[in-house]
Amino acid sequence: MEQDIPKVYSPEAIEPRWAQDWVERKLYRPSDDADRRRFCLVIPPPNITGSLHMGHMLEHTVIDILMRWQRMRGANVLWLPGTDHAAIATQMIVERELGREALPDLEGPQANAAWQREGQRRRLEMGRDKFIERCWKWKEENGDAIRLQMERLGASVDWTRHRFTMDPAYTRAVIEVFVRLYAEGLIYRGKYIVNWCPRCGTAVSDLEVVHEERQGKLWHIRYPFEDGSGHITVATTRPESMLGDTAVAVNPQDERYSSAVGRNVVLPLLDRVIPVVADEFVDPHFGTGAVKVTPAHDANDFAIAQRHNLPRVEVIGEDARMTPEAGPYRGMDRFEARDAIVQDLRERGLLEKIEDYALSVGACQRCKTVVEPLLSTQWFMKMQPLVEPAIRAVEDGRVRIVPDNYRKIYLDWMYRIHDWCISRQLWWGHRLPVWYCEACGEVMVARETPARCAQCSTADLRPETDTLDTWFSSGLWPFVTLGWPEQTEDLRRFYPTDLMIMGFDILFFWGARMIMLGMKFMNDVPFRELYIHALGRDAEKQKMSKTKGNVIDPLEVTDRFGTDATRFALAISAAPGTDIAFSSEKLESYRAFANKVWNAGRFILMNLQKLPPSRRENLGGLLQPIPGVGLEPVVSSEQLQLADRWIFSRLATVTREINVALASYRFHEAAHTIYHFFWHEFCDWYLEWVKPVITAPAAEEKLPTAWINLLRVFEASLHLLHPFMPFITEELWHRLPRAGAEPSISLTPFSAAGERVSDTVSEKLFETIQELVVVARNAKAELGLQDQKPSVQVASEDLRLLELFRAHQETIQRLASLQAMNFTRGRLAADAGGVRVTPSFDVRLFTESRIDPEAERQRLQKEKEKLEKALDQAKKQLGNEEFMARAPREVVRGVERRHTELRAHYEKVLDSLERLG
RNA sequence: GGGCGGUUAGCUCAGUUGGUCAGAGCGUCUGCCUUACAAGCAGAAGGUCAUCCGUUCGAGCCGGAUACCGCCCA
Repeated sequence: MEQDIPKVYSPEAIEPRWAQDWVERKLYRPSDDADRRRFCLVIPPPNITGSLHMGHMLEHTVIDILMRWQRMRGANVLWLPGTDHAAIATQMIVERELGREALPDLEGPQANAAWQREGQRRRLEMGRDKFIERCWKWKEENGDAIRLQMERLGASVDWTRHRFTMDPAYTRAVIEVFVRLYAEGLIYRGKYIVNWCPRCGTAVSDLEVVHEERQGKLWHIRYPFEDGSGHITVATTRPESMLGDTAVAVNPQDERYSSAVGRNVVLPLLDRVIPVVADEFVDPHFGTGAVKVTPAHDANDFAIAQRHNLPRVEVIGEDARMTPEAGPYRGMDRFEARDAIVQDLRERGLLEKIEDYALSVGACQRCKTVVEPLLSTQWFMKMQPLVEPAIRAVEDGRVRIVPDNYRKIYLDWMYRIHDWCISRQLWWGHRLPVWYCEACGEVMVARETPARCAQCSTADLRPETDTLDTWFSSGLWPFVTLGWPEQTEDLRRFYPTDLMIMGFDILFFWGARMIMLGMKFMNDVPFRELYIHALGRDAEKQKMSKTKGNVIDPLEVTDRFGTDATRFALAISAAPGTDIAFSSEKLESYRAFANKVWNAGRFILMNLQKLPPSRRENLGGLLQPIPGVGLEPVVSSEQLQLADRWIFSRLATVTREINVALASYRFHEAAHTIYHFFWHEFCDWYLEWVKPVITAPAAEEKLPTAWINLLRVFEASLHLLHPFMPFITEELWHRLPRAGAEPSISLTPFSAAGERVSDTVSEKLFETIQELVVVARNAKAELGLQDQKPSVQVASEDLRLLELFRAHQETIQRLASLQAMNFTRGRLAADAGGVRVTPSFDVRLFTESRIDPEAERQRLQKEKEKLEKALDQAKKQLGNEEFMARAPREVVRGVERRHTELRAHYEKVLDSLERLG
């Protein structure tokens, strides 16, 4: 035995080497060949703040499978990588780092919050330029983490085209887009209610607010009428905001309050006189049916105020503390103010009651602070004109969303879209290309810094300090990464891209916006298909989160089980629309599969080494598929012929199935197909079948055919497996004799077994032999003869069948571990055990040892019951006139055949039972 | 409140147009260190396809209702 192929597969010895090799040789740059079908996908750019988590691993696995598959099927593939500057996340991290430098001794759970606060303070102290410098430094030092991890995991991206959303060219494109949209009136500035995160100190968009059901209270507060004639009771979940009330509203249909409309009430605590108005928006069933109207702190109230011309009083500031407008409560935190106000109301007898109430609270997606709806001057993108082409593109299928139910979710969101708040009060990011004239107040939007005011010509200009929402820039990703606004060769060749793959969580954030902006600036869809992949869960199907501590680190998993096994576990679990539960059991079983592949290769290679060198040398040339025809078996000895035909036929089927599955993102199906083929057909049957020939001492003349067929099938299997398990297949492929001079299996054609090798006759014959072997093994096990080699008698009425068995007698005996076989025409009489029955043949085991009659009886009894049930069903169907008349002929014939077989089998079982006594 | 989805073996899930679809992997049980692989080999057990009603000659599959579970949006 050769010593240089270890018995147990060690991915760690192999994967890093190939990963490095692929990057160094720049294997995955598309060629300039314009004639080849192209396939392009731009990566969902990971954050520079991130490190690779299971979500990335899953996403990249799924993408890489498709990219490798496309490449091997002849496409000129571009998978374009890159990273996103992640404004809020980066700024938070750098601030925290500043805080930690200032307060190095802090520890414990409170430390982060303290660092964050201190860091924010220091940021303001050091100023914008210095802070941004720090961010860049941080990015240079840490921003490549994911890139390195991706390299290690073998993602077949073109690193030479790597992009970052704050590259100078990218920034120019962002400015270009802003300028054009502003010129068209699609970007505007205004004072509206926005979601304000007091911790981050910035506005955020609707999508960045996560709503959470929380147990709160509903406070019922009495607002006395100005004229002293009683009061109206309003119900609110936010009593602290009452200081900003400028009206009380009721539904115009609500008869309880019809007399109150038009009268004034006195706002408690501040004694402001405010009107009672009628507005359709008010839900008469909520609380008392009367609500307070706080235009500066509630989006709905803002709308009511507009309809009724109500003033807006801002009582909560950007720091979430009460403003001077809040009178005695000024300076208090919003939640302290709530307690104080409730206390004061109670003392004045104005608090009618407090109910428990479940309400939805909005929190900042990034830092979980409760967001404050604030009146604020921000920049917005008008959505209506942009959304229409993006809806049409999906409705008419120019962008196909898979799975289909996400199409509905996308459309539902698009139909109800609101304008997008795009400005952020952050420093790290793309600054808005806006200048204000200090003299005349003119607002200027320009590509270059203007020297003087376009209106009054003074030079006293103040640049906008806001930056753009990160999603503004990433929304441009599919065309800006390809060179837009320049009309580059890449842009011409690769836009629209062919596919986009993302998780559902960013369908609106990113997917929808890419479609809108792609339609707007390229006048075409950004991608033809959008596949939404599943999300990874832990073994208990819980969402992974740091707070729960159930995060599975893909690198740790990869170290333990190997990249290939991890990828395979992901792929075989990745049914469209189903979340993926991870478990080490699952990973273990696919590590076992990798080991199986390794050992199959090891077996082949070890025996190959035993061949005379002269034989080995010209083997490679014989493996080349015939151009235009594909892979075929060469004719070999009769014993092998059947197995060869069978495995090639199966190979053709499996290849087709994998192609179909991958074309429709059915990764689980494709993975399962190759798994089953490789292990339970190629290894369990084909390798076992040819084993004697392969291991026999080299007999010169019969070597080539057996070996050629084996090597052809094995290489084809590696091809099929390669997209799922790139490393182990690369390694084995390099050790095999092979035809071409390609530097990597990933650049060779996918399995080329064509329909020509489909051979249902051989498949059927082979299956019959398999059945005989299985029946014999089965009987042996049931009779407790597993460690013996009994002889068997095989009987059939079909002479051709007996002939088939006789021709493969040696192989059958070896596979079923039998001493000898004899063949009888006819059927076998049942006896006291040892006879097994199939529709086409019977088998009798000869044994010296006594058969346990009780066990045998039990087995037969069970079989009898099963058969009775099946027989009943068949009989019922055949007795049903309507079925006979209406069901298709093949179905009826199938049931009839089944009935006949069951009948015969059943009688044999009855017979055996009788003989047992 | 609006929208989308799920319920199939002990566990995790497949099951594409209704008729050999009742399946896989893991786990369990039995027997094997058979010279590629014990991360292996050979066998076995295990399910009223959530419930009810309907359509149909025929229903995990189509329609309706109910129960429970999940996700997204407001």
